[in-house]
Amino acid sequence: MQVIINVIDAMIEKLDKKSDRQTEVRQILMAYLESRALRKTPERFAILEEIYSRKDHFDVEELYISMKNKNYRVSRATVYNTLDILVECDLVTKHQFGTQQARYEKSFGFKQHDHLICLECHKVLEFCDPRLQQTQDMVASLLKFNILHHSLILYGNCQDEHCEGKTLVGKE
Amino acid sequence: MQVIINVIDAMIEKLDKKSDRQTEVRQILMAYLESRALRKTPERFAILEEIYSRKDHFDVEELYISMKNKNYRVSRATVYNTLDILVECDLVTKHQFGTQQARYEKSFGFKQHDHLICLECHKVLEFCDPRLQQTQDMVASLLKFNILHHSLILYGNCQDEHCEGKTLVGKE
DNA sequence: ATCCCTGCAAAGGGTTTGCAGACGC
DNA sequence: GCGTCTGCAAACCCTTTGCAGGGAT
Repeated sequence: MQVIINVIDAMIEKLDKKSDRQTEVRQILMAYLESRALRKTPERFAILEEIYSRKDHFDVEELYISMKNKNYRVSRATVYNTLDILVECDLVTKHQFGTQQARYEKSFGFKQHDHLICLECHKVLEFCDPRLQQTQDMVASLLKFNILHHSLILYGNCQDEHCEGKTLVGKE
Repeated sequence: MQVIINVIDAMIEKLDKKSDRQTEVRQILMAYLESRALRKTPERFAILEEIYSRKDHFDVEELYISMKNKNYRVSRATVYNTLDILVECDLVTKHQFGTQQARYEKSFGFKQHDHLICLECHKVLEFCDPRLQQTQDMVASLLKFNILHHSLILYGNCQDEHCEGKTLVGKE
């Protein structure tokens, strides 16, 4: 019986945490919009919420479709517009993984990381390496640059038995 | 007088070296085409030569235009096709510098390096850091990946007095 | 009431594709 | 001569833009 209670407590805590984060990013966006005298439209908050309820990486079309599927009417133009704003206020990160279309990911409250992409199955993994910071610092002072952000992508083949399957396309 | 001769010798050596490299990359392409039973068309060699006579980075349109300007008739389709082949045989490297269009650079006989881009003037600088190799090795063994290549781009602002000038667009 | 933001659809820009003719093999 | 490669232009895909109506302030 105690076990069940513990499980339920854990679930509640998880839900709270999730909703905490949703509240937190909402407030960050709110503050950003105010500071720039931009309007707090429902679309902007709905898109933010959708992004923070998703896992991992997504592209514009995936985000657009998943909102459509929830019967939330947004236009692609608004999705693009809102993503620009979210990238500006650091709530979302934009990536160019070597394909034509940009991919995005939520970035508030997640630790900074880089990406590893399988050229066969297009799976995207993440990793961290503090050495990169040293590289950045060195290059910044050597070449007199003020470095704002970076993109490091490693390309290769994973040793996943389910890989090789080029049937999986554009998934992560 | 001796000075002049020295200068001329140096120029000749330089020319020889340059032509050596042209010959060398030509032979690499030749071998690659043979190995894949692809045809040795004049367009392919002309594009290779143009690339190795250029400095730094370029995009498809720049390459296409510079060949046009030399009265060499090629189509964009052939430029794209040939670039794919040159990337496959490692004579050329393809980059996605965060913009829509791909940029390329010759890669045979040049040491491996990464890039630093000024967000204001779009200048592209290069740097090397052996630490990256360590990162790659670590990630490869940790995540069981066979890493084939990577892309590291640092974005920031240069402290060039000529920067800020957003008049310069897409230049390096 | 203002005028920014949205939705829609058309335009834009880079890349890919289809096809007929050319040419390497 | 066969089959691939080229040149041209149209198609494609993602993204941006223009415009009229709607809603935040």
